[in-house]
Amino acid sequence: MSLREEILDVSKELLIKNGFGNISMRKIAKRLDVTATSIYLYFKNKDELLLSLIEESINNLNRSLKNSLVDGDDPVEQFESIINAYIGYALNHPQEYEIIYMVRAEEMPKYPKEKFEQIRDTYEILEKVIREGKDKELFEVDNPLISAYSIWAQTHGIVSVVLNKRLDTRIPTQQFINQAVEHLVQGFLVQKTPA
Amino acid sequence: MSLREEILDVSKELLIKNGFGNISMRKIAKRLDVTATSIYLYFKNKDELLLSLIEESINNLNRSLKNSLVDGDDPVEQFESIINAYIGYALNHPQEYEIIYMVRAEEMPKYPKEKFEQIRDTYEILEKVIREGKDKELFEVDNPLISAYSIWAQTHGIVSVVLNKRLDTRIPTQQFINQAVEHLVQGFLVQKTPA
Amino acid sequence: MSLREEILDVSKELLIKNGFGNISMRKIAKRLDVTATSIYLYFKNKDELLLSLIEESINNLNRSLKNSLVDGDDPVEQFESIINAYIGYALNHPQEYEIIYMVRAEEMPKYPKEKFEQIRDTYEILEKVIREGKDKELFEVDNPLISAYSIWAQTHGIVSVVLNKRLDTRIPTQQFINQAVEHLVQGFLVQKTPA
Amino acid sequence: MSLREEILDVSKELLIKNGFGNISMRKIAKRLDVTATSIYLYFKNKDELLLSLIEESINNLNRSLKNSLVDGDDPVEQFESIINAYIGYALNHPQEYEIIYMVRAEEMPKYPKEKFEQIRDTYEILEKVIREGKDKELFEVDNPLISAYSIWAQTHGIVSVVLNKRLDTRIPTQQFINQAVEHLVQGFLVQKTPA
DNA sequence: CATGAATGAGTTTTCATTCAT
DNA sequence: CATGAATGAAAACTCATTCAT
Repeated sequence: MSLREEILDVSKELLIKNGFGNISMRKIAKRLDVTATSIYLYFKNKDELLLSLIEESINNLNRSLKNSLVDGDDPVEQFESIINAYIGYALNHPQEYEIIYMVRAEEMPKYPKEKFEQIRDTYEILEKVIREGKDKELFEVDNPLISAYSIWAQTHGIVSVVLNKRLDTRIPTQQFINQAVEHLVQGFLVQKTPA
Repeated sequence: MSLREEILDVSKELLIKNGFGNISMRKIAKRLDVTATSIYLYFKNKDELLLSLIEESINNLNRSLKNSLVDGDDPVEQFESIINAYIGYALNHPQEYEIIYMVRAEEMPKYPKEKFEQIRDTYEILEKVIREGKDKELFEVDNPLISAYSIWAQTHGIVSVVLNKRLDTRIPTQQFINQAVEHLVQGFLVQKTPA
Repeated sequence: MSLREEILDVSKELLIKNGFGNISMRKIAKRLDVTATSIYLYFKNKDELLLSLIEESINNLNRSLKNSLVDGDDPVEQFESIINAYIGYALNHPQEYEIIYMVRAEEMPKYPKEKFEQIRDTYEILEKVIREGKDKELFEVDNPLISAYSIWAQTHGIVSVVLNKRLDTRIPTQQFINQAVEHLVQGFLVQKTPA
Repeated sequence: MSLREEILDVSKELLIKNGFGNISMRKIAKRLDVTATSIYLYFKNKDELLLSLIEESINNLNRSLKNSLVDGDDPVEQFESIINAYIGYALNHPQEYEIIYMVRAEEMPKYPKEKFEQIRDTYEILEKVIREGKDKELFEVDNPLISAYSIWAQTHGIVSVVLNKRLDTRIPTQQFINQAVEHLVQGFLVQKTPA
């Protein structure tokens, strides 16, 4: 692994462990047993380093979601599959997920808007699935784009609660996720009238 | 307004604008045209200041939610009312709302657990409503406690997206909220079988 | 007890516990549950407070030594008695003793020389006893004044070691003192030639 | 001279001049015309700097005493030689000597015990000499270890008085030292019975 | 007699960054 | 490709002291 990659890795780790405010070039350097100066060989400054971090994380998430798309023509299945993939990614790569969503625009003022727009890829995937489901009268949605955002928002909420450990200790995580996803999906389905 | 209150106010503002890592006693002081030392007359140290901030915010949210509870015996109405109150509070007091959820365990290690537990009041209100709805066979829920958390999580997700301005610029905020809440509520209702 | 006395008392305590560098008006005030400002009602400033402290301590030591002087005409007895009184005072009032001797001129630049001269009273007492012993050919000393200082210096050394806890843990304090004093006294006596 | 050494030197100077409480990283830096930050390149923090100072001083004293040991088999001569070496070192290196004994447990709580134990080397040298003298019936001592400590204590007292300038101005320093040492030694010798 | 509010200078320490090598 | 030495700005916090009340 190149030093550049090592720097990104350690940064990721420190960022999550200590938060945005407590990451420092020196700490990164010390962890890698190099001088802080060396970091500047690979990144122009701290902002650029953090930027690379976010960019990389977003790309990983997008790639992961695209790969998760099951073949097949059942939009409901695809719907559930994509939500689970999203949650799965977030829980399996909490660091990267947090980097993407914990970044507050104000804390990273130099972060160019275009980068964030990359995340939109995800909604488009979602939107397509919803549109298909709507056409087949499986989903009861008004506006697929808004719905895509709604789904994403609700899913993000579920993930946040888990990642931030705000869950009541009496509740098993997995059970919470299952139920929450069930409710979430239910909210978009056409009410099946019993025979 | 007393200096103590002014300090809390400015802190709130700076906290939101700059994030947890970039708030500093000096900046707070400079904004108020007092010396940093003066802050220590009202707060033992930075942690205590932030603590007061969070505590105050949580109390305000709780109070606001309790006040929102409509009288009446329709659990569905109460359900919607509470969600809307929550969202309303968050959007009307974005600073305080963010303060409550910005706190990451790692960044505020000295934050006493009991304070966080205060937020649980909210779930209990929610849980009670759900339990009633379940008894009246209006809500299709398995476990009211988990459902309460699920609702809260999803609502938080909706709010987050709006507050963090991650919404597609093509989507009007209010419309997004309406639709999202509709889906959210729908996900918990018993499917009404047509006559 | 008046507040002035209470201030002196607490100062004494803090001075010993924390050393000269770590004593502060605020700490004194907090300990007494008064505002720091109140101290200024009794002492012009910090230096004057410390000054009063030293002055008081020196007076106490002098008074104590004078009281210890046994009546009688045996200079050797008086010699031993005065040394023991000195050590006794130091060990029983370690705070005051340390204040007197741990004060380094440099740390208390505003301390007027005259105050320190007050300690000379002690030597004069000692000198008188030695002179008497010399006249009776009991003490083998050259210059009573120098000898007085020598005795005082050596006694101070003994006390220092004990107070600063630099004694080997295997050595019982009392036994150390007894032996040291014995050697000390022995060094000044005329060698008795056996019959 | 390296900056590290320069820092130690200036620190020594300031420590003596201003005492433990009034030494500051900034003052050290200013004296050397470097920024305070630079000190941290050589010492982890203030405590480590002071520690290095003490350690270095103790080592120097020990080395100096060991070198002073005259060859030969006369314990009395060796006894006097070691005391004079001790006093000589203290008067020639007053800064370092004071540093060693200035340290009060309370002011340097982080000071590792092992460092202090290094001073014990000195006593052991002394103890050995005394034991030999006792065997040859030259010294009238009960317990060589206690006697070693007693000698050291008394010598320290003599040195203290001189270094702290507490000597009566009428007394010439050298004469005081000579007489005091004479008395000190006398106190440990077997009383020679005339033929 | 005592306080409460405030200050300005001081403290140690950490940070991102630069520059010569 | 990497370092070692250094800096200037900023951080949190403490201190002695003043002043109006």
